[in-house]
Amino acid sequence: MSSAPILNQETIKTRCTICKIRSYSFCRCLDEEKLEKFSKISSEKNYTNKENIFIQNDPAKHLFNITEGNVKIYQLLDDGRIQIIGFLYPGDFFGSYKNNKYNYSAESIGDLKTCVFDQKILEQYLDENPVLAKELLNQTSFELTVAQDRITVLGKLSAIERISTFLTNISEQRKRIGWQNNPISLPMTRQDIADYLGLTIETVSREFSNLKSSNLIKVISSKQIYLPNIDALKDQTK
Amino acid sequence: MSSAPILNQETIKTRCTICKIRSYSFCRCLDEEKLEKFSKISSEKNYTNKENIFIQNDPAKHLFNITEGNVKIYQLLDDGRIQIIGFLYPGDFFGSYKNNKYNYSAESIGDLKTCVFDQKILEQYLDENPVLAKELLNQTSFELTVAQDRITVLGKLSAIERISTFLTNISEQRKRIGWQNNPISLPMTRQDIADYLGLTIETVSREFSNLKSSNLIKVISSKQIYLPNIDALKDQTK
DNA sequence: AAATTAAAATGATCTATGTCAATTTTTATT
DNA sequence: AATAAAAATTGACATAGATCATTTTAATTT
Repeated sequence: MSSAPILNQETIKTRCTICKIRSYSFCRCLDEEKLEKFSKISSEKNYTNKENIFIQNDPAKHLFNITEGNVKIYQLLDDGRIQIIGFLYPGDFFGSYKNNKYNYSAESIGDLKTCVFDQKILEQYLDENPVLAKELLNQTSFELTVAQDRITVLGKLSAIERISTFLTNISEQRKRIGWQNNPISLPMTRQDIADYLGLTIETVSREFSNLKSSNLIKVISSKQIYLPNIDALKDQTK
Repeated sequence: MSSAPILNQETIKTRCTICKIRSYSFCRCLDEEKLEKFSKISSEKNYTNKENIFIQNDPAKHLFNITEGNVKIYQLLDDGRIQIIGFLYPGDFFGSYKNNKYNYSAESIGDLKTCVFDQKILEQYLDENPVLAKELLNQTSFELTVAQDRITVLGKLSAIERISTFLTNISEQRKRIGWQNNPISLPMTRQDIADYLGLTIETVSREFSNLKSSNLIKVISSKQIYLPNIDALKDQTK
């Protein structure tokens, strides 16, 4: 992570070949040769904090891939209630590669760099490169299992269980992509966590305090949480 | 629906060519020729009421496609709490085409007929028939949007809103596949509905009674519900 | 069709989490 | 560094929906 990647002078230095998150993104299935064309069907688009990337029910024209930063995707009800569907990290994709309209709204959390694909052009590319279609299928299947797990969290778990699950999940996800997983950093606000877990900000705050009293978390700063005993925290998860 | 399909005598009468639900199943993307081989990589498997089809965390060896009847897929917590992820209908697929273990358990509701695919063989077939991979990707993407919508239902809606959403969704889904959509039949029990909506059976029962008093539903029998005013019911949905 | 069993509905109470209000802490701005 | 603004925490109280108990209705079995 600290040293710049050594590039073979003969390889074409496209955005894709030097992309840091390619190894855990759907484009990892493409070889150097294919990557050259692939880099031409996408472009870079960056955002600052709290920018709308798109709104639910907008005509779905693009698929996005995060290369740096975080995104929250959410659904808004008529009366202003909000449900955050997910927090997304580098390597995650969002938007739509096929449907006619977006199923959620998307907003940047902090500075964000994305790779943007035009839906129609990407679909054409999929026809010519079935290996990418299969990889997208794999990733989408995985996303589906994540969403199904969240259905159980929201349908059956208590407040303390939801929060413990949230914290341990983040820790494990960081570990999986080789990032520091303890302490974990929470880029989102407490309100966002509440809207993600189907709770109120007050309940989230209270349960954080409870976990603090029972020494299951240590709040370094409100966005930096140390987990002194992950196994014990997992037990709270049920 | 009432008359049997007229078959060209020259076409090969495989299970697939005479399959009634093909037009709204992922195999609809295959032509007659491809269908011949495709029918050979699957087999028929039938179940009676309340049979386990597989259990969560079992090694995932198969993908199933419903040709007749209903399935419930669910997650079970250590302490016996259950969350029903979905009720599945003819044309829906479930199981796993790729992951190493099933993400949920599956059980038949009433008599059930399925089409079973071996995961490895299906994957090979996908490599040779990218059109099927794309179709599976489309369907999986759609499943993902359904799961995301359910996250919002469970995270943000009140009991009455959840039940109204449940009823109108069923009505709309039936309409989409050309079935009678009013009255709707509910193949599952009230307990199943509760476990699906993250509620208790008592709350479901009470809210059914409330909807009955306000003339938004008419309970013909406990499993046959007439919706006299679907628009007004949708208003309950928020 | 009686008897048995299972499913659904209803009533009385309890509780986890929401709501409203005030305070404290953190972050941003002048 | 002082001030303002935003985020997070804590307290007091309210309530939607859970829990426990009972009754009613429907579905099976004899």
